Amino acid sequence: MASRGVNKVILVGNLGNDPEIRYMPSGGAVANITIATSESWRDKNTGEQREKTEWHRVALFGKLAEVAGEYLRKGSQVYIEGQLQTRKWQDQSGQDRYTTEVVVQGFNGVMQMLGGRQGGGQSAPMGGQQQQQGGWGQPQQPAAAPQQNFAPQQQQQQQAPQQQAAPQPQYNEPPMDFDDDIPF
Amino acid sequence: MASRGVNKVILVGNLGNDPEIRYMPSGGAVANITIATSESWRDKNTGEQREKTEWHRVALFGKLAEVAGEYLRKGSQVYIEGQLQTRKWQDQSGQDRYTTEVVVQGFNGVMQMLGGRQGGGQSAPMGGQQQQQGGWGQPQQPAAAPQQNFAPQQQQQQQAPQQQAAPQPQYNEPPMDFDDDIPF
Amino acid sequence: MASRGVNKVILVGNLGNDPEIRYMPSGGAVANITIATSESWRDKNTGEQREKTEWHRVALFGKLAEVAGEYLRKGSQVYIEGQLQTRKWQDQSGQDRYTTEVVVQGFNGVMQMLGGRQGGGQSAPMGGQQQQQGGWGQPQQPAAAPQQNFAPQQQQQQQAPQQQAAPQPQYNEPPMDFDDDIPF
Amino acid sequence: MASRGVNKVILVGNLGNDPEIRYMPSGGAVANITIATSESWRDKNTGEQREKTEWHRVALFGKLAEVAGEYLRKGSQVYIEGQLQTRKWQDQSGQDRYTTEVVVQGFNGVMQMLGGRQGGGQSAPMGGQQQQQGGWGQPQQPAAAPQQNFAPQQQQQQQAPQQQAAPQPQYNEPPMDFDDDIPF
DNA sequence: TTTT
DNA sequence: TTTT
Repeated sequence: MASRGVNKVILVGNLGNDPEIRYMPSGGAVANITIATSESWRDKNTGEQREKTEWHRVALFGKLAEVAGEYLRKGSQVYIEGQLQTRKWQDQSGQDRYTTEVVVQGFNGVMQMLGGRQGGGQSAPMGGQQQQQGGWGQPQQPAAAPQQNFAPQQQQQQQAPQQQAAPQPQYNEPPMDFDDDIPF
Repeated sequence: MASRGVNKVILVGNLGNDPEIRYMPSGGAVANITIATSESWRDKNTGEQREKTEWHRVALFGKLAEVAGEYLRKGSQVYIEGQLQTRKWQDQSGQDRYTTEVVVQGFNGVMQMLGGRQGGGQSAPMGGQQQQQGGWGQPQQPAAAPQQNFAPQQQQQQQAPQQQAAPQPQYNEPPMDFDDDIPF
Repeated sequence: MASRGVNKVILVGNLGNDPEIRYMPSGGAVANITIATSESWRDKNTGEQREKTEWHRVALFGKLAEVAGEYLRKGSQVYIEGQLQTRKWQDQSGQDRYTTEVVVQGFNGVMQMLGGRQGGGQSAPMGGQQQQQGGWGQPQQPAAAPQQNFAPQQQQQQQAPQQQAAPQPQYNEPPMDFDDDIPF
Repeated sequence: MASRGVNKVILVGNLGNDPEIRYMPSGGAVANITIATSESWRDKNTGEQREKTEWHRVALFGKLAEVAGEYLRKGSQVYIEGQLQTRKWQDQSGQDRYTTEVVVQGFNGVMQMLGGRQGGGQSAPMGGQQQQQGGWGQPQQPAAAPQQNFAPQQQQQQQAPQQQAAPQPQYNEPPMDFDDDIPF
């Protein structure tokens, strides 16, 4: 696998939701997460404090996807290193549409959980306990059932007509153009 | 301007076309370029060599936009450091659509021309001369007229109905959500 | 300030000690920290788990130095973006020696505290309280007196003859070759 | 191979000399190169243009070392992605000394030749031909004989007493602490 | 000297 | 939708 050029994305931010884990027909895991990064500044005109949050769609593959599914939760802080990838697909009216994601895969991909030791990060209801978010601790029960097959979820989503579904791509190496069927 | 999180993109690749330069009402320059990065690998099944090219939409602002307009041409090799930004807009049918770009702006943005000394990079017809691409040399006549006002080009594009036009955003700091009206 | 080439270091790790803060004659703050990054792997021969820690010497300048002095403590986790810089100096026997540091300065420098919300990070004794490390919280009393002048500390260190002292460099822009007199 | 933390260096610059290639007892190749990055700015006081060049010591291993030996020459422009590593060694008087290098190795290491298509990059005398530098083209005769064994060169360097020689380290995984015996 |  |  050679490459001409450099295509690298580095993100440090917090998850907006629990990871969504799926499994490809090959058995390989895929985790989709959204990461927020934000900037704040003082508006020159009004003088008031302003903030802008950028949301990034990130897809992790293989072992990193499994780790993400086990340890990351809504609010978790992560370091991500991946590459930009734009998928083209057609919506219901046949128009070309594009979705850009940060793909974290193979030897070039990095996912590091940050802010350890502060526990928690459980997103499922924790009766009676104070809910903690934003960190990571011991391995937990995955938020999504790990044995869940990929195809059924596919069908399930296609039954939701209000959501535009992109067709399922084929997977040749590099299988980075994996598709999760929900336009960002 | 503080920030919570890290949002960084690093690209090394070649321009797919001459830069498109525009000027905002404030007079600030904006350059839109597309950069190709590619990976090649041997297909496990067929055994044949395969290659995949990824195209990145990049928007440069201010001084870097001016430099890009002067020195970069189709085929030029560049190093880019910027941040990911996704703009939301509505197409003609009112549907939400998203465009993700690499924004190169301010103190965090970097644009470095690579492969100097080999001259050329002119994309306009060069009668009698051997056309060279991929490098940069002495300052040249901009490919796009630099004094061209922003608003007219805006109108011009809206007259091309086959191209979906996103509405013009307002510019408060950080004005990174500049829009070039051509969905990627 | 133009640049030919790219010189960038990105670190995520934990501080080995509290930051050391000093002030230049101009009044600008300088913070020296050491950051650990580590890798672990299974030894092919012995089959046992091994780990290697790399220590990085980091120098922050200006506002980021002040923030580091206020909020960072031994064990704190940080994201650092800076540039490599090697200083040459002569030891007591007149031999050339070199010290390489990651300089975090100006608009290209980034320092982000990670792992918020878990409190603490105080390194001074905390009688009766459970000591917390590795995070950051409310502004605290600086570990080092901020008004402490630079020159005296300079003298103080020169009185410690077992430590090789590099001579004080002059500061022209870019003043990145600041020297903290203790060979790493 | 897991890692706690991030340790990443990105360089774009030009080689100060031809690569020095050596071979470890295991047969693996090691290439040592020095890369220059420079910054220029206008001095506030004198108003004159100033420039500062930073030299980086880079060690490439394995396949990338072989590619470097074949294609890179003095003046070649490269993109480098590696990690910081500081080696400790004792000089002749028994004093601890440290050398920091950018190690490019394994799956995390990247070396991309830049500015292609402009040919040349040969540093050896080229009778009658116009010498070109800074690029890369077809495979060339290595500047250093590739079959040259590691140990002899070792001895040769130790015969140069004005150069401090660090002792040869042992190689367990990760063998990144390879040593080239010439303090930077 | 950190951290897990 | 996160975080401070």
